[in-house]
Amino acid sequence: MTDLAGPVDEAARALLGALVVRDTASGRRVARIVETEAYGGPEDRASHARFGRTTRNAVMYGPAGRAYVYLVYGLHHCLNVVCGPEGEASAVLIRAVAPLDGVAQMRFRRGRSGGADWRLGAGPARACQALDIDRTLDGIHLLRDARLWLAQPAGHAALLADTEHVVTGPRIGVDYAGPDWATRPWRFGIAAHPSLSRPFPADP
DNA sequence: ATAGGGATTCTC
DNA sequence: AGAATCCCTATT
Repeated sequence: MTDLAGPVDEAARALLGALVVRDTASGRRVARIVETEAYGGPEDRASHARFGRTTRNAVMYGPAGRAYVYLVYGLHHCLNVVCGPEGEASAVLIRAVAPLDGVAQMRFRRGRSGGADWRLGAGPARACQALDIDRTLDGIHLLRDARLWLAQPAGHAALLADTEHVVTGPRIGVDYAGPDWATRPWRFGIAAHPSLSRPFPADP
């Protein structure tokens, strides 16, 4: 698996193209990570760690490779991959995934508006909805747990195809963090991918 | 445009 | 203690 212990922005870039596998009683779902955002420690005014260690964000301070799952706006879940060395807070938010397998189950959980399969995981909360992720998975080992784990596409040395390249932009929804942190280009995506949550500035 | 919804953190 | 805030989505 990709090295997650280094700088969080590098980890966020490196996770693009990796697979998320979710096993439940109703079967297996697989999706490919196509968009991420890096979040740092207390110095990062956009991060959940900006107020230091709390009961909610404690897992961010743990070893790399754990899941940090939280509830946002009272109704949506977001999945993060904890990064960096143990004792330092950082995590990569999974902002969008492209469904690969188990799509029928993802569709079943959707609202009645329907939509193309590509959009089922387009957005941090939709990714969790598609993969049936909630806070019961907070803190699990994403390389060992039987319910949810990260994997590489079989038979691919590189996570990205030759035709794919990475675009960057400012993180979404973090204006409160002040200009320095709000504009930092810590959002990463596979350029022009149909499952992106929304366009990148450089990728119109 | 805005309702929807609840935990978390801040401010007395 | 009460109030404000929040890495969003679906619907109007």
